[in-house]
Amino acid sequence: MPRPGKNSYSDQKPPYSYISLTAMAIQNSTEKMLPLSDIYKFIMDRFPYYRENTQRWQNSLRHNLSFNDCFIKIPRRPDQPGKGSFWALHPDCGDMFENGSFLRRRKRFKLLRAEHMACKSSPMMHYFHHQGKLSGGHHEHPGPAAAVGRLPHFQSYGSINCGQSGGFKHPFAIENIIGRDYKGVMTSGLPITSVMHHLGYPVPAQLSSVVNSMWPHVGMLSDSMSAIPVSSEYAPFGVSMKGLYHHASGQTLPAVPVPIKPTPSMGPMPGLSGLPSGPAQLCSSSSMLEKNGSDPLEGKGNAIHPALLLS
DNA sequence: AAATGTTTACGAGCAC
DNA sequence: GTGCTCGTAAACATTT
Repeated sequence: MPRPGKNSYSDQKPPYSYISLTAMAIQNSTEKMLPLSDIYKFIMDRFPYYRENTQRWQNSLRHNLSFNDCFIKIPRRPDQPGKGSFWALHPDCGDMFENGSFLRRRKRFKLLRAEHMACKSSPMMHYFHHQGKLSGGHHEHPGPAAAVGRLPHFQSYGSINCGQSGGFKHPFAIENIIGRDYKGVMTSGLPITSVMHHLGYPVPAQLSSVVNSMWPHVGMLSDSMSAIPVSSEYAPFGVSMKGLYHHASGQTLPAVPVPIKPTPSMGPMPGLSGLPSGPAQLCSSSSMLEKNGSDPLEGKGNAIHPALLLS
């Protein structure tokens, strides 16, 4: 095994899936969203392995972006011309990686049909639906009431799903990998303000009134774009050595991959904190047309897929 | 034309 | 064995 810090690492394929790599890139960005080209760039910058065979892996990566519901496509602002859209992480994909490890997903993130419908019909409310879930959706009393108290803080999955401050943070959890100061993310409230700002869309009066009536504290759709400092201290696999030892509980963790084993006692991953939340089009790319995937009965909308007719 | 995005298909590997 | 994730290839559509 090559030792961390040695160049011999760089020629080898990183132990991360394309989904992981993409998530890293997005999380590492200030605005929690990146155009495709920047995702490529991030990966190539940090993982020399991917400086070759670009056609191959970039095709795979694009496939992953489109195919996986955990990635959402955000249109460019009118004043930001360029090719392609921005890509962000879906707010609900926080527990996608087991124990926060980016080595392998244990759960495939997939939107429910209802969420697709909601996304289609009312993206903004869909967004708030997710914000509500962020604040209490995974607990016993979800919904606006639960959301009111916490929404202003835009708490992340790290503090919600896990439910334990100082919960386990896997060495390959995203905050460790990208070396983020997650305290900043926890309280910075990136999602809505960031993306709204990015899009440059004025907050519709309708939305304002809805927000103000339902969640008075959220009326602050301001320009609080948080520029979060990002550590540049990357180990060969992009693992921040600093981040590896940044542990809320004060524990230190080894800078080595840890075998992933199901640990029911552990909460969902704390990894994807500070998740982005799309405003105008908070839909995964696949939301418009449901995907095939491994469940052909799911998400074909009202259309009857030929495959279903044959089966 | 090139980049970007979508979809389908197949096989490998892993966990249960 | 089954079902899942993942990687890859490829065809095709859309956008710049």
